[in-house]
Amino acid sequence: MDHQGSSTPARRVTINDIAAATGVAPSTVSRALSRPGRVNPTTAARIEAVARSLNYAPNRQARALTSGRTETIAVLVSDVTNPFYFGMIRGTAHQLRSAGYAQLLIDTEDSAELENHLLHKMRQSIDGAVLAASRLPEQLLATVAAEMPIVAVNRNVPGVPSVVIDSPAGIGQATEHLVSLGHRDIVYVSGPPISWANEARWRAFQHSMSHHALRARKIGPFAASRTSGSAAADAVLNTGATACIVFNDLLAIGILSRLRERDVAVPDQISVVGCDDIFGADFCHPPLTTLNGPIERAGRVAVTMLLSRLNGEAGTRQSVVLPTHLQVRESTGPVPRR
Amino acid sequence: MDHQGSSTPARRVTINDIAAATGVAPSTVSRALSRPGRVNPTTAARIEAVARSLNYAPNRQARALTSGRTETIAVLVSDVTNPFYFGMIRGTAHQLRSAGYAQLLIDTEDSAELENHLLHKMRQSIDGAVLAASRLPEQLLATVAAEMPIVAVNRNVPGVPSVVIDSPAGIGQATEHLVSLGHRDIVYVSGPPISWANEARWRAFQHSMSHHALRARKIGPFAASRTSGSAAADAVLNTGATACIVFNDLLAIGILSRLRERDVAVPDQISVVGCDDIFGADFCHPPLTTLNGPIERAGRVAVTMLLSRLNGEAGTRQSVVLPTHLQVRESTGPVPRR
DNA sequence: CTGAAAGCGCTAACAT
DNA sequence: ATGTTAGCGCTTTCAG
Repeated sequence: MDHQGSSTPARRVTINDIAAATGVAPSTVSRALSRPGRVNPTTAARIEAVARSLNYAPNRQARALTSGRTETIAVLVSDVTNPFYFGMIRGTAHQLRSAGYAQLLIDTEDSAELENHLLHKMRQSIDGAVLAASRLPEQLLATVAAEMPIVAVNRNVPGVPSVVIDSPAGIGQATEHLVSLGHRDIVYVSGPPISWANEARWRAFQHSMSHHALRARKIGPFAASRTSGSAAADAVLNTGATACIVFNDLLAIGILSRLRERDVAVPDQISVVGCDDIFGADFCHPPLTTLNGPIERAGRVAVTMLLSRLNGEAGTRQSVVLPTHLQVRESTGPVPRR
Repeated sequence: MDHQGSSTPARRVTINDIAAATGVAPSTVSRALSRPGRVNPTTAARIEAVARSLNYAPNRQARALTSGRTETIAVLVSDVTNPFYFGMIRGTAHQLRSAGYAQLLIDTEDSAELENHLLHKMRQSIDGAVLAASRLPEQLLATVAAEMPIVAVNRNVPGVPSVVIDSPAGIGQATEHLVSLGHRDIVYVSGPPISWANEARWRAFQHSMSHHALRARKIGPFAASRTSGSAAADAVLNTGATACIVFNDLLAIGILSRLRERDVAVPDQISVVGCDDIFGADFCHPPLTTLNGPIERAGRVAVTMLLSRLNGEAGTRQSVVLPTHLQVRESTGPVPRR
C-alpha cells in the first residue's frame, strides 16, 4: 500500500508538479525556492505553500548538475576510530548542518595514496573538503588546494588555508612544567613520522629544551595507537629519563597501561605528558596531564573558512592558529629522588 | 598556473571527451565504464586506457540523475561524539568503501524530528540509510522503511530490517555474575526513555531478577552522558543497593568518577556494571565490567544487509542478532559484609 | 556490439 | 517579475 495516497508507485514530486499545480513556469518555482526575493512575494508564498503540501524536496543531484554546487563537504580523517577526531567531526557536523550542507565522512586509513585517490574520485561530488591531519606531501597538498577549496587542520603548508592548534606553544608549557618539577632528562616519544603534528611537536620540544640548556632526546617512531604504547613504555624506561612528552594521548594512555603492568609508579617514578586531551584523558589512571586544544572549535572554524571561501567572501584569513594550554592532572609530579 | 597542462580553466573531462578521443559513441563509453561485458573487449580496453590517461572520474550526480542510484549511504547517529558509535562508524565506513559507496554521516542530535526531517530531505541523495539508535516512533520508522531501504541498528521494529546486539542475554549474564557474588539488592540505572535499548535492557534485567526471585529496581532516567553520572551515582547510593547495572558505559564511567569523588570504593562498597564496552571502559578507574558487543561488526553487517537489499539479492535476512558477553573487569566484586 | 536520441530534475541565460 | 529555451553529464531505450 502506498502511503502517499495515490495508487501509482510514488513518483517523486518535482518542480514541474509544483509549477503545474500553481500555474507558473518551472523556472519561477526554481527561483522562488532557490533565492526568494527574485520573485513576487505573493506567488512565492503560493509556491512555497504548494511545495510544502506536496511534500517536495529538491533533488540535490539535479541541482548540482546545473549549478555545479553540491552543497556537500567532505571531511577526511586518517582514522575514524581515533577519538581525537570525534570532537572535530562534531564541530564540522554542526557548522555544516546549520549552513544546510551535507557531510561526507572519509577515512583515509593513514594512507596518502588513498587520500589522494578518494579526493580525486569525489571532487565532482563535493564543493570542498576539510582535511584533518592530511598525509599528502606538501607539493601535492598545494596542488590539491589549487584545484578545489580545502582547509587543512593541523597541517601548515604555504598556500593552503589551515587551522592549526598551536601545540608548539603548549609543548613549551609542558616542558616548562616538567623542568619546574625538577626534571632534567626528558624524552619525546614520537608518533608516525608522516604526521606533520609529530614533527612540529618534536621541533617545539627541542627548542624548549635548548632554551633550558637541556638535551632533547627522541625515541620512536611509534604508531599513534594504544597498543603501541607497550613498546613505547619499555623504550622510555630504557632511556632512564624521568619524564616523557608523548606525541598524543592515545599513545600516552597506552604507555600508562604498560607502566602499570610493569609496576612503575606514575608520577612517582616517571612523569607522562600527552597531547590533545582526548576523551578518556581525564579518567584514565592516573588522569593524564596533557595539552588541551579547542578541537571542536577547530572543526567549526575550518568549515566557516571553507564556506566563506565558497561564497566568495573576501576577508577570509588564510590560516588560523588556535591556542592550547597545558591541562595538569595527575600523571606528572616532582622528579624522583635518587 | 594550471597543472593539467592546458591553458583553459581545467574543464572536467566527460565521457564525450573519451568518446571523441576513442572514436566511439558516448553511449559506448558509458557501457564500457559502467558494466564491462556489454561491449567488445578490445574497444573496452581502449576506452579504459583513454579514460585513465585523461584522468577521468565519472560525475556521480549526473549518473545518479538518470540511474536513480547515488551510491551513497547515510549513516545516522544520535550523537557523533558518543564513543559507542566510533566502532560502528568504522564498520560501516570500511564496508561501504569496499563496495565503492560514499558515506554521509548525519548527526540527529537525539531528536526524532530532526532525524525524520533529514531523512526526508536527503532521501533523493542516498540509496539507503543505516539508522543507529533511531529515535523515531515505531510507526514512523516502519513507514520510513517502506519508503526507502534502511537497516536499523539496536532497534527492533516489526518490518524493519535490523541488526541488534543481544544485550538482554548479556544483562542476564551480568545479573548472574552479580548474584553469584552475593548481591541481592541490584538497581538498574536507566538511560533516556526514548532509547529502545534502554527499555530492552530494563526488561531483561527485570526478567533475570525475577528468575532469582529478587526484586528489580530502577532509577532514572538519566541522560546518557558522563556528566549525568554525578546525579546517577548519588541516586544509586541513596537506594542502598550493593550493585548497579547501568544503561551504558558513558553513564557508568560518570558514575565511577562521582563515586571516587565521594570516596566510595568500587567494588568494595558497591559494584558497577556498564554496557557496550566503549573506548575507555578498559582503562578507566577501576576498569569497568561491562557488556562487550561486536559493535564494529554490527556496522559491517548493517551495510552488508543494506547493499544486498539494494542489489535485489533474495536470501537477505530481515534481522540479525549479534551475541554479547560479559567482560569482567575490576568494577565488580563480592557483596560488602555488613 | 554499437550508435542515435531522449530525458533525468534542475538552473541559468535570454527574452518578454 | 515571469516565461522560454537550452543544456549540465550521464544512462537508457530503441534501432541498426
